[in-house]
Amino acid sequence: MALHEEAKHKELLLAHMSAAFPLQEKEIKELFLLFTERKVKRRGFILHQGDICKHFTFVVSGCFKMYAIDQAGKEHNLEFAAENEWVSDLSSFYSEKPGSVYIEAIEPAVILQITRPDLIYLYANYPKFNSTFRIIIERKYIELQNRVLQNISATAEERYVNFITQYPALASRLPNTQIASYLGITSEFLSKVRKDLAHKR
Amino acid sequence: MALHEEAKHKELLLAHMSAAFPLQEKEIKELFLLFTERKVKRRGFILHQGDICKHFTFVVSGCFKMYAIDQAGKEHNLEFAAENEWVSDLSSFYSEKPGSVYIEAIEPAVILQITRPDLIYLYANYPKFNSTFRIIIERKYIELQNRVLQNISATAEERYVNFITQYPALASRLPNTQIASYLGITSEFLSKVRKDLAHKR
DNA sequence: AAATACCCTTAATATATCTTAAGGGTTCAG
DNA sequence: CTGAACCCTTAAGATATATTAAGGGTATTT
Repeated sequence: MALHEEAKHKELLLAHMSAAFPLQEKEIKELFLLFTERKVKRRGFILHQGDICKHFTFVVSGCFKMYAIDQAGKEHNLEFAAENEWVSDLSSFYSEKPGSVYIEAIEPAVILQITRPDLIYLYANYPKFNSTFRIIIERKYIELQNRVLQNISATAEERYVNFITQYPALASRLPNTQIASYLGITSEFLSKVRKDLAHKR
Repeated sequence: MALHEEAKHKELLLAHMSAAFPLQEKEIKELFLLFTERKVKRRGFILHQGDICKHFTFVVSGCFKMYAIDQAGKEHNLEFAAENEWVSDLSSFYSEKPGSVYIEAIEPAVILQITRPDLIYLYANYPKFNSTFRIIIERKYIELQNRVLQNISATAEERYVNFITQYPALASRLPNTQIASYLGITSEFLSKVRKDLAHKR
């Protein structure tokens, strides 16, 4: 039964990865072989500040936050990752040096992970995976660039409205404290923003 | 002579592209064939809002800014690109839909460009280019992520100090108005930040 | 089921940043 | 070479956002 579940999870990964460039049987076999399933409890960490990020992680279910902690001890959310999304500290993963971020489960989660050597093996032996992961990163890059534009040009209220519009599923399952940390404002101020928005309607 | 110059420029591109994955002769030949040189005057545009971004651009010399204009008519700098850097509206380039940004030369520039069909041809026929461009995007992604972290966690002063530390060459050749737009503050406030910093020393 | 930790809100006060206006310096285009 | 456009700075007043403190609600853990 556990094995059956795991097979279903890998089908999800496969569907996600074949969307842009369909995979051949041999590629699928390797994919299933090299990705390892792991369950993570709520508040469980898959990466600590100072660790070298050794895995590229696909989220099957549940939700993670990736964040940094500043000198004052405050958390700043860089990214959320829920079902069908990837999460990893790319900077540490590619440099193989200790990173500066945490990746923590906000909800109980199931993930599929591949190690750096195995990913490099895939890149080297099945060129298609280069394209596949290039596109994954490109999409994440475009998302990040939109976020930077918001950060430098929009008010907190605009950013909040944009967030709940762009990620309604996330917005409804995350506590506002976490959203505030992602938007770069305090949760008290987000409270005020929400009140003002409610009065506008 | 113009041809000799152009050959030198393509050598620069080659050096840049072979750094991570050295290229074979055939790959180099294709590279030189598919990249086209272009000169751009100061204030010349290589992309307008509403255009479909048809090229991936490598900057040989000079400097560009990529920016969006908001409803109030204000420019917001998403990115600078000087020698040895890439610039393109990835979102429009990959979706083949009209984009929302401008790319404009801040200084007279020389660039090398490849079109989307030619890049796809390279990807398909020389798998190594997938890796090369994957790494280019990964680096840009990591840079952007650091910028997002700054935006959501640091004061304007901290962001400014970080900018001139991280990009000293850019900082010294850009007007402060452009830097302010990149940092997401007004140029008047940047002026105050600089005065405060000067007094601290 | 109690205890604890977390979450959301409100409000008063403080700080960061913007807006507007103005003047002088520099660079650029005609 | 000269006017126009751009750039930098200053400062006063306005607005956006942070901080602190407090109370009540909800979920998690024991």
